[in-house]
Amino acid sequence: MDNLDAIFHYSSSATSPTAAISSHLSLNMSNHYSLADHHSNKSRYMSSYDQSDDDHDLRLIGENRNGFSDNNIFVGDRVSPTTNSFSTCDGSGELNTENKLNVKKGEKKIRKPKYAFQTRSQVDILDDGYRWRKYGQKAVKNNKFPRSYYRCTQQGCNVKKQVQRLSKDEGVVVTTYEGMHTHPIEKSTDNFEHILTQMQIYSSC
DNA sequence: CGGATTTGACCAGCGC
DNA sequence: GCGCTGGTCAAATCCG
Repeated sequence: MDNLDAIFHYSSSATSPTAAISSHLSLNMSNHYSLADHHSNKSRYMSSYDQSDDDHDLRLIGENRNGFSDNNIFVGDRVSPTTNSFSTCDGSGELNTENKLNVKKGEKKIRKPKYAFQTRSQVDILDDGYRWRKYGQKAVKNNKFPRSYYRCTQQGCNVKKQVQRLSKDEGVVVTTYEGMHTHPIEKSTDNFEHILTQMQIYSSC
């Protein structure tokens, strides 16, 4: 687990888990970029988010301590090369103009870490305080639910996230963040209390 | 009318 | 080399 340098624990006193995650990720992701070359280029993590299996590419790095155990945070860096359409490895968030893959010929591909957390929720989109624009949706193998692709709408900020509901457990939503926000959170985090309340209601069903 | 979403096409990587 | 899959693009469409 040499790719882990952040473990998230947050208690019920935290203003919001998603805000805490977003904040932590924004602050810490740059630390992971240098680790990106440690791993192979596969993207098979898409097939499973099972935290019990060390072989999977998204690894459990923390879990919610606020009473509903289904909210887990994962970290991984198996980013498909095709996702390297932007480069914020220097923290600038500026688009690399090389090409779609953001890789010069002959250069080693730059992979970005991904951070995912799964939440038991009836709603797919959890408000994390940032504004997102959907740019794609794909059917996923072995999953009856599609995966949605979102980009941060803030100009110059190229953070992406993927949202997918688990086929084997329809109540679980996996949100995967990729990149580092180059701007402060846009919305009040008061909203998260509402989301939390919602999640607690649903999780008790 | 402008911004957001949908959706089919396209491309690259990987495994066989 | 080819097929499969994931990820992105962009035109069309939707919606406030």
